Amino acid sequence: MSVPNPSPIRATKGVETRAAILKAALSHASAAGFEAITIGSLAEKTGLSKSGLFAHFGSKEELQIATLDEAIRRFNEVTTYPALAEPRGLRRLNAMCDNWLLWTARCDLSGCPMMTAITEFDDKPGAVRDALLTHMQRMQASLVKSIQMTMDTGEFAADCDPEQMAFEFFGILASCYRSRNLFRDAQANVRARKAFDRLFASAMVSGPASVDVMKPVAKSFAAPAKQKTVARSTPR
Amino acid sequence: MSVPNPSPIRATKGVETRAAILKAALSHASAAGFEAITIGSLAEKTGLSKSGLFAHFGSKEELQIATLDEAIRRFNEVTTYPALAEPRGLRRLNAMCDNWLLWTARCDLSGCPMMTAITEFDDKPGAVRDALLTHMQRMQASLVKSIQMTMDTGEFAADCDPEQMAFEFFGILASCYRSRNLFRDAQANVRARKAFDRLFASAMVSGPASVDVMKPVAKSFAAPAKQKTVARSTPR
DNA sequence: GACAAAATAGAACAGTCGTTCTATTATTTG
DNA sequence: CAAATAATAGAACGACTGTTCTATTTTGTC
Repeated sequence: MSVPNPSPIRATKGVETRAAILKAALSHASAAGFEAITIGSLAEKTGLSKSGLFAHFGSKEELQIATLDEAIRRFNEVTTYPALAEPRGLRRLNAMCDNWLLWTARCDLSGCPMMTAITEFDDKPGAVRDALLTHMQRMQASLVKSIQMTMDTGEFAADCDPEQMAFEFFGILASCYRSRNLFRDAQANVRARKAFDRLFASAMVSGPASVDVMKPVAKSFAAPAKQKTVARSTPR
Repeated sequence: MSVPNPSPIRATKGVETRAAILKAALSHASAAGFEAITIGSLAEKTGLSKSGLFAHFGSKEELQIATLDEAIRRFNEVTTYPALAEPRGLRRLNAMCDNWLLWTARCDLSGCPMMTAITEFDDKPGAVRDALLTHMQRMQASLVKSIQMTMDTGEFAADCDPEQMAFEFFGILASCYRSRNLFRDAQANVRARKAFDRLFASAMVSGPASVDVMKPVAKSFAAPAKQKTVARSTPR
């Protein structure tokens, strides 16, 4: 959108339309699910013919997997990679939280496609489930690693259970999506941020008034009154 | 199954087959989702004709709502109502946790139909979403009430935020389902129980060694080694 | 600009979808 | 037992599904 790509280096047409298809597919999947992706409606939305669109993927299953891959790619683009710019430890972990809470809005998605995919395919054997499982295991491992790094910096106690923390981390996000999308609760992100803070506080070296140490961390979602989704200016 | 219903009081046939349909529909919905409920396959599974089955509901949407209602009914049957037998406060709250973690197994469901419904309909306006929203708001309110009762008994601190706790409560369950169904993690329930304990511990009147107070609570999911889904004998 | 390759369109396919008819059986009620 | 009612079956519907063909057009390369 902001980057014009006129002609100097032009990716062999097919790649472009494929990207356009995947963008529409992801948008649709995030709202209605991956099973709701239909070749007919997607062809109409992109201005292609059914067979023309179909030829790009060879099967609906491949299209679903490609859409899932695209979701992960965009997720990393706006969530994981920016967080890596922060120093290891609690600051990076908090960046992950904040980015994660904003990622669907930043990508113009109405729901989290990964969450949707999980409930759609967790009990449906096949190539899509396999791809999803791989992605989610990788994501989980990356999260566990970030938590371990926070233990290494001494910000989290040495007897922490990173797997358990990752378990609860994911739960907070899942609950946030429910509050947001089903309950239409504008404070969902604030609730989630509070939960993250509580989770992290309990992981810190135990001592008197250890909770207060966390206070300055929750900066992005501090205002419960006014409704703001993306407060920060777009980073470059 | 265990209750033979031969003939003395026989509910007008239609009610019986309707129940059989809903049982099959719920089983299918819990595994593949509510949109995957198809009248043709459901007719085949119940031995009815398509039109014969259809006549019971009048539309697919009505069938989906009826299935959702049935899910809530069974959930309350095995989760909410048994918990009400426990005295108000932390004991009842813990019973809710334990029952909730076991309810799909007790009802022979492969996933939690409510979770599925949430991701399927949270962004799809219509009668199903309306019904779902009502059910979930009711469920949320009931949970908040249980938490407030635990504050009333003095087991939780007076400055607790019941809504926030309910938020995190739901997240723990969502994460549990993911670990169970996607990751096939046999320890999912143990993880969830630990998370509940941590959540409740942090809500207790703060003081030294307040965490140890919780220890005896987690009784049902204490053994991480051996895999057991339903350890208790069936209550009558 | 010619040629090869890639991208797209159009038509047709066998299936399935939810739904609406009209009959025909079961069941309950009098 | 008879009459009334409820429950079910069967066929057909238009619309849509994913997929496979065979053209035709567009694109990149020499």
